[in-house]
Amino acid sequence: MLKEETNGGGGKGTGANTWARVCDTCRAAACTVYCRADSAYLCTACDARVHAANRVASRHERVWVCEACERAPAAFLCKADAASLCTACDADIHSANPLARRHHRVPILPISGSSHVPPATDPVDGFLGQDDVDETIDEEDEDEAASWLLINPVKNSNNQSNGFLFGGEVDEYLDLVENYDCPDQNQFNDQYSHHHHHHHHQQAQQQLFSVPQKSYGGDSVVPVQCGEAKAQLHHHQQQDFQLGLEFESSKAAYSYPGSISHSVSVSSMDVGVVPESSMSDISISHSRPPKGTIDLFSGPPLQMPAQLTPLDREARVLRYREKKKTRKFEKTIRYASRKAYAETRPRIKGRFAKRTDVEVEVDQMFSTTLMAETGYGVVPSF
DNA sequence: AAACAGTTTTGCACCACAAGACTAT
DNA sequence: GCATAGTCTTGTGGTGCAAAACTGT
Repeated sequence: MLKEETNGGGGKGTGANTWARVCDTCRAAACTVYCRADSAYLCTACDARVHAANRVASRHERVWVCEACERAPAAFLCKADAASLCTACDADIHSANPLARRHHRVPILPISGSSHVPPATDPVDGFLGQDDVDETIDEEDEDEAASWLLINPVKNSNNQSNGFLFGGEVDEYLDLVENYDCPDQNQFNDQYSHHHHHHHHQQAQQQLFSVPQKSYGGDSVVPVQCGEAKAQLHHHQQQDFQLGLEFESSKAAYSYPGSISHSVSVSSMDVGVVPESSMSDISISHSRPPKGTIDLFSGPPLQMPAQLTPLDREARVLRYREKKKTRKFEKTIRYASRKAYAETRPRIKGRFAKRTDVEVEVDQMFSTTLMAETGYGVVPSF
């Protein structure tokens, strides 16, 4: 499936692959294997040389580098595609459609000894070289990830400290935007996340794909984790979850790049909303930040090691990329009552207009009638 | 290939006011 | 510390407009 579907673009694979991770040893050739013992990515030549140096080295377990992103150790071998894929790419590629989901994949086995047989698919001329398997992993992505995360990516080799000028904030950034959707939905988010339409005929289409699956009732917009994924949440991730939510609810909906402040125009019943009373429940152990601030970086600064191992860097890049892929751009309604009120308010050319005395009187009459009928005051709860 | 005009897309400010947050007493 | 009153701040959506992007000549 990969080869067929990735034909035609001609972007990455043609010519030199400038975005693949380079060999940690020679810094020239694209890496092809990852040595766990050395925590190093090596090209074929260096791998052969390094691991033929002595008996101990020759027993190092190595795995192929993911043929999709060429930046992470492969974790699965897809028999249908004859491709070695890292966890992220495997999830991405094989969640694309039902057919892909049926591909038989097996955990990848280490490369034995020094016998060096190239992967079944040539990374350059193979499926990656033909088009974007993963549209979100492009050169820009790599540059961005590298500029944030890599201590000395090749492109920035002159400025080795560049990657970690911001210390712990890097990691905070990585965790700011968390996705809580089922992986199967990602394909749709990916497809439409960068189209910020705010015209009605487009909204309908967008809603088809990007409105979160609602397994919740009432107003809550807080997306519910897929059961399995939720169960696998570690404590650290749960902290990220809280951070992300606070960030989104307090800021991101409006200032986030690509925010579609106009793209969702559906009734309160159609769009999820955060119940006002629940906002304080999101971060249980998080004291309220001072007015007008975002309490993201308060508290003790996170410790960031001055030097990260290649594995750590890889993990961070992967986390960053995963989160970037799964960012959500739907507008989050924090106050359903305000939304409902806004929808009923009179407008002049789209702008809110002052209500006339007559309208106010009608409203008062309505509420008075309602009180008389029900026998008690009605607190609007939309 | 460059320049230009016309068309389409995108991003954002604007508005009023209820509700919540905050401050003073 | 608690209660109350007053003030300030926030969030909400449809429209119009300007700028950017795109298309055709």
